[in-house]
This record gives sequence, structure tokens and C-alpha cells, in this order.
Amino acid sequence: MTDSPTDTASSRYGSRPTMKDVAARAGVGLKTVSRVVNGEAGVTPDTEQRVREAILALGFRRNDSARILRKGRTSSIGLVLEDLADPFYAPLSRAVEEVARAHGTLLINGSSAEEPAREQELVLAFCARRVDGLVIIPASDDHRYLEPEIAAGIATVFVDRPAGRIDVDTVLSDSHGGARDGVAHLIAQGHRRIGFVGDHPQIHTAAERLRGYRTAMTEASLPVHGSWVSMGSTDPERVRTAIGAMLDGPEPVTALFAGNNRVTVTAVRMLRERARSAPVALVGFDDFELADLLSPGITVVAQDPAELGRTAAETLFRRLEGVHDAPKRVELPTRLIVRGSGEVPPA
Amino acid sequence: MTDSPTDTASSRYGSRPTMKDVAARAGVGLKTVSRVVNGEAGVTPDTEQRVREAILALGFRRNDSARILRKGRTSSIGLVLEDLADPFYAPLSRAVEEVARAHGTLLINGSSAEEPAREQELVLAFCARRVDGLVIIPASDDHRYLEPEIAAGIATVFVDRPAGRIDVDTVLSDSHGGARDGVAHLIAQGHRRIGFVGDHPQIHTAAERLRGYRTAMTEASLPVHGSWVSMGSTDPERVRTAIGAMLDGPEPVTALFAGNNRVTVTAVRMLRERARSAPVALVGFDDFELADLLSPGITVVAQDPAELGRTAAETLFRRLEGVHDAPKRVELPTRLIVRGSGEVPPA
DNA sequence: TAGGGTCTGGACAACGTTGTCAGGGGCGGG
DNA sequence: CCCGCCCCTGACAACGTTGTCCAGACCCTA
Repeated sequence: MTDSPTDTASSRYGSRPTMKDVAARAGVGLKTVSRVVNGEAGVTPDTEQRVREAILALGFRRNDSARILRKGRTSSIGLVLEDLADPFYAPLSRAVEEVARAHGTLLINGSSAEEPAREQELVLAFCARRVDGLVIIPASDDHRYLEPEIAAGIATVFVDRPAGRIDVDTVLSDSHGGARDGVAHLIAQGHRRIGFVGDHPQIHTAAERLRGYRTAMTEASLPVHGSWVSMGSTDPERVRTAIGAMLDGPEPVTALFAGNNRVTVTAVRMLRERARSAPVALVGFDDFELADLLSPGITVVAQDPAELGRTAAETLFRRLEGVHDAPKRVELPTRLIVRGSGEVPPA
Repeated sequence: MTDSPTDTASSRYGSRPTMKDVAARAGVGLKTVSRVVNGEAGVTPDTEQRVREAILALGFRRNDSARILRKGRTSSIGLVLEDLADPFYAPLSRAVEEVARAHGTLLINGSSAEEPAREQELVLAFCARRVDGLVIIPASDDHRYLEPEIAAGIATVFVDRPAGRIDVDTVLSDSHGGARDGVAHLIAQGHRRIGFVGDHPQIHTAAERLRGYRTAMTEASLPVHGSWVSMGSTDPERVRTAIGAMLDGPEPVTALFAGNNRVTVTAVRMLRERARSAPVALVGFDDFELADLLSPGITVVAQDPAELGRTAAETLFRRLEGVHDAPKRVELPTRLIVRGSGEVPPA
């Protein structure tokens, strides 16, 4: 027995039938199977029926790798973010997925864990897969490594934080304005000594929020004591130390502005533990679930992560549909949600 | 000009250089470029250097579609879950990603939105991409459509809920035991009339938790009044109505067991609003962030979603590495976390 | 210096699909 | 009745990579 018809790929273990196998079984040509599978016109109902039966009988499933190779489009996009499990990014990711789905596109994603090397590794892996586009929440600040990819036609959109050293579409929240509003709110309650605890200063959003804090203080002609500002890791221990120093320092603050949801939660825990001391007002950047159920409810400057994701994905698909104007920068507004913790009067 | 050397793919817009282009530029053969790109032995440092320069100059990036087609392995796995943004599933997803990353594998994922059709659509799309394996949190109860895929060698693991009508590896939490423990805890506090509010009964975990509730009640020789059990959508309105009926009905309950985190949160809100009435004890299935910061803290039966994901992914990779024994069913233990809400005595 | 072994490099086919093109058969109109 | 057109179908090349295989160069030793 040399190369009998049954001895094709379809009979080997772990191997799948190909269009060729289906064609053989249905007694038609290869291309006819392709036509049926892709719903192309020009196939007799009778022939189509035979092909469909063969497909079912063999359990045939089109090999998209081959299709992609031939067509050049993968119908998939890549999403790189810091941490899929972060409650802020999860809805963003989900929103991107929904938009992708509406465009018949799959989503590949990866977490950079805030490590520049891992971000690049993921992005390049996606590019090697020839994703049609990329949505990136950057962890690094130099994205020139993307230039050949973009030149080769991979549409790219940055979200939440801007790209470094390249000019691409970007969708951000108004961190500066939001922080300014939040701090202004505290000032309006009568606070004069306000602390700011934020993430690492090299993270764009963190820097912008600090800037918003300073803007609000300046606009109210309030001085900012050096010990009132603390930037760095959002590790609870560090945040606790920082807040402790602000509360017990020579110029104790009467209110705190927390630069993101992780800091806010740590601040809540800490203030709760010190409940016997004078109450401290708190406004946080980022909304979070159950913020309204705490006592008092936590006043926050809310962003809309789903809207960020949706906007970014829609921008991406607009590019994929052939829009070629200059890169745009969109800045989404934030919203102050008053719940109680920010309305505590100064001691 | 007919087909001059410069008129290759690399010069067309949106097209990328291929190994052929790199080979031409470096003045070597095609296969040599392949060898350099894949770090194969047998290339002189000098030659390798020339190839690397050409790669950099042209911005070449290997086309993984072609590679996959040739090699048959995609080094990617698919994850189908209900909702990426759900705080319960997000850590699970992240855990799967980490394990995948450790195996040099990319993760493609999709949300089924609890719709069986969408689950199947996603799974088959992943199969068409020839993912090496699948991790599935099912939304449907009949997975025979997966049989040809599994036969073709796509490793498959179900998590959180079992597969329907096929025999595959499964990783679950001990829903029955956890619910029993939680309800027994309420009984130990002296409660006799305990309500159960759960998700749709066709969802396996929901049914198991109900069963655990009944087991605990039976073990304590307590009757279960028909109005104390409510299964269905976790939509807040429905849950509120259900809880209202239990609290104000002819046999008012003094304690509630909530079948998952969404129900728990709605219950917390509702009990808070009725704070003036007699206090009601509450234990919830699933832990959630800030559960300890509420007053009282919420007593929960905690699962470890990350551990679920990790175990599932590791099971998957064990299969991919060639282990071929019978499908296994793993059940992870739950843990009762006492925080206050479950220790409220009966009115 | 010749012979054998090793090391480097390249030609070629194959992976499974889709686009191109051409051929055959049926049908309608002249 | 014949011609021409259209519809259906299939043969073939191409997508970009990797595995196989072979040829030539180089080196070492006898």
C-alpha cells in the first residue's frame, strides 16, 4: 500500500482533515470546498449539500493559520495592559473585547506587570502573530521599537497613558483636571493642609495627578509643604508610612488626596484604624466597587474605564477601516462623586 | 521595469519584509536567515552578524502565521469565561495567563456573556486558530460539539463548572461543601430560619450551593420553608424582591445565605437600607475586595479564583506535555472567613 | 598531499488555504 | 440547429516559513 486515499492526514492521530480530505470525500474539487466553507456564490445546492455532509462527517474545521497566511489579515487585535485582574483595567479590557467582537475580531491580551521589557516582549509577539492592531497601556516610556511595526501597517492606539517618543493615537482621562477638581473640592470644604499620595512619578497619570494637585493648591494660594507629597510604590506598607508621616508630621494635614484606587483603599484602612484621632477628609482618584457602602462613603474622582477602552478600540477600528489623518489625542472628562469622605470638615 | 529586485514585497506599502528579503540583503540563503532567527546552530558568527544587520535594517519580524502553519503548534491557548471584567474571573484569567507565559504561550480570551451560542462561537473560533489548548468556564450544558476538536488533539480543561455530556479534565471549587459550612455557621449562631438566594439553577455552582444549603439544614434537622429559597437572575431588582419576600413573609428569616458575590453585594445594600428593622445575619459565597471594611465585615465562604485558574492551566499543560491518563476531576476546598455579618444572633 | 570528517550554506518541498484563470456543459436566442 | 454566453467547477500558483537533503569548503591527520 503506497498512498491510498484513506492514508491521508485525516487518518493520523492528532491531525485534522483538510479541505483536500473533504474534497476527496465529497468527490469535488478543493476550491469548491473552499467556496462552501466561505459562503461564496456559485455552488449548486446539490454540490453544497454533499460538501457539507463531508465536512460534518470528518469534523473538518478550517485552519485559520493557513487562511491568515494567504489573506494577510488576521482579524485579531492585541491588548497589552498592566494587569488583567486589576479592577480598573478589567472593564477596559472587556470594552475592547466587545468592540472587537462587533467587528468580527478576536482579542489577544497580555499583562505587562508594569515591566517595560515584558511590555515590549508582548507587543512584539503580537506583531509576529500579525495582529491587525494594538491597544496598549504602556509600561515603558520609549516606544520607538514600534516604528517598523506601525510603518508596516499595524494600527496602534495608546490608552490611559501616552506613548513615548512616537506620535500615535492616544486616549486618556483628564488626570490633571480630575485631580485639580478633587483637591479643589477639599479646599472648598475649608481644608488648607492637604496631602497627596501617588504612584511612581514616572507613570504619566501619577505625574499629571500630582500636577493637578499643585494647580489646585496654587489657585487657592495655598502653600505645599514638602512633607505633604509622597510618590512611589502603591505597596500598602509604603503608603501607610507616607500617610503616617503626613498625619503626624510638623505640619499635619487635615485631608488626603489619594492618587489611585489602590492608594485610596489603603488610606481607608488606615484612617479607619486611627478613627479615634481627629477625622481626616479623603478624596480618591478612581471609583471602585462598594465605595458607596463604606461609612462614610468615599468621595472619588471617577474615570470611566469602559469608555476609555471603547473609545480606544473604536479609534483603532477607524484606522483599520482606512482613515489616515494625523494621530489624535482624546482626553475623557472625569467626574467628582460626592459620598461623604471628602466632606469631612477640617479638624 | 518588470520585476526588479527592489520591487519585492518589502517595498509595497503595508507589506513586511520576509526572510527572502533579508536573505537577499545579507547575501545569504533563505535557510540561513531562518537559522539565525531561530537561534539554530551551524552559522558562522560573521554570517550571523550580516543577517542580524539586515534584519535590523529592514525591520524584519518573523511571520508566525507561516511558522504555525509549518510547525503545527501555535503556542497559544484559549480561555473562554463568562465575563473578563467580573472580579471573580479576572484573577482566574490572570493566573492562567501567568502559567501560559511560563510555558512561552500566548493567551487568547473571550467572554461568553453566559450565552451558550457565544461560548460555542468563541470556542470554535479558537479551534480554527488551532490553539494548542482550551480552558473553558462553560455557559452551556452540552459540549459534544467539542468532541472532534478533542479527538484532533486540542487539550481541554473545564474550570469552575463541569462540562456537559463529555468527559474531560475539570477543576472545581467545593461549592456543596462550602455552602454547607456557611449555612452550618449560621445555624451554630442559633439561626433556625435561613434564606438562600442564588443564581439560575441550571448553573452548576448555583445548584451545588443550594444543595449544600439543604444539606446543612437537613443535618440540623431544620425544615426549609418554600419561600426561603430563591434562584434566578442576579439582577439587583430580582434579588431585592426575593430578599424582601423572605424578610417580610409569613415565616420571616433571621439570616441569609447569598449564593455568589453579586447577590451578596445586593443583600448588603438592602440590609443596610433596612437597618432600622431587626438585624439580619448574612454569609455570602465568594470573597470580595473590601468585604472586611464594611461594618460589619461580611462573613464569606471564600474560593481562590487564582488557584482555580492556576490549577486548570497546569493541568492543561501537563496534557500538552503528553500525559494521557483518564480525565481528572479536581475539587478545591473553600474557606470560611468570619468577619461579623454572619455572627449576628437571631432576632 | 590525499583522504576523511566536520561544518556551513542553499535548493527544494511542504504546511492548508485562497485568488486567478480557464474549461466544460447547459441554455437561450438567432 | 448552431453559436455564444453564463454558470459551475477544478487545476494551479502563491502566501512565508521550516525540515530535509545535498554540495562544497575547510581542516586535520596520515
